[in-house]
Amino acid sequence: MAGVRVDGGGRVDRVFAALGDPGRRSLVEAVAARGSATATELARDLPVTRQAVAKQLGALADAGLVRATRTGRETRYEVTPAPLEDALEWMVAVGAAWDERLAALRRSLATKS
Amino acid sequence: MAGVRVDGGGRVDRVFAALGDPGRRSLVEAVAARGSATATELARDLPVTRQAVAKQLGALADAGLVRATRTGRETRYEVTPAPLEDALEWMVAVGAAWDERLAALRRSLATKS
DNA sequence: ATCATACGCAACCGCCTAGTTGCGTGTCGA
DNA sequence: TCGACACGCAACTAGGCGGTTGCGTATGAT
Repeated sequence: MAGVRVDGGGRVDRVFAALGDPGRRSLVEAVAARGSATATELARDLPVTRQAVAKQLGALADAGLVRATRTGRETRYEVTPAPLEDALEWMVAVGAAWDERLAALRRSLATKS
Repeated sequence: MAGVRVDGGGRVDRVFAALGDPGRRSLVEAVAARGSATATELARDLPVTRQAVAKQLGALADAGLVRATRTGRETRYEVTPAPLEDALEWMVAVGAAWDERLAALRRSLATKS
């Protein structure tokens, strides 16, 4: 039976770690809702500093979840949901493994009964 | 247009926070692979203490990702992947919002050009 | 009865990190 | 040219968290 390990410690870690923080998750939501946004723009509606938002956006960019594009004196961020697929695969794999185990258990019970 | 907010700060936060730690993620993998496992059992193959594993399993249980069942002197944990669906929905929603924005942008460009 | 096993609880430590403040720099508009 | 805006970088702080150690307790085996 194949193991559950899908990525073995690659990019999925960074994605989940980035999404682990509620603030960063809501940031992703905000950017996704606006299509694109800047740090100061987002900080206006948040109870935190611009620098805080910028740092979080930097973390999200490191995880590949957002993309920064500087034009003139402002840097706009937009969502790049591609890395989410890796996370999705991981979850699906775990669920599948669980289902498989469950099916095996059912088979075992059916045989023994 | 509907916002991106799917859960508004409910259980999804806990799920992502729980899955944010690589150690906990590999724990979920290990439990899923074995079908069920105890803390000491898992700690045997890991470079950490039993208490560490137990604490992590507790966190996972709080997030609803595993379920503890004590029988006799041992408490076995099994994966309950139901909360994963919420996380899945969140990701899908974000991706959808992004796509929607992209489509709107394309429409806008098509209209203006 | 006695010993070993498996667990839970609590205190403690070290690290990481989110957030703030302060400052310097480049860019747009008047 | 000069002020305002947007940003980046660096130093600092406070809190959270993963991990360990130590201990008490209940269960199973001999």
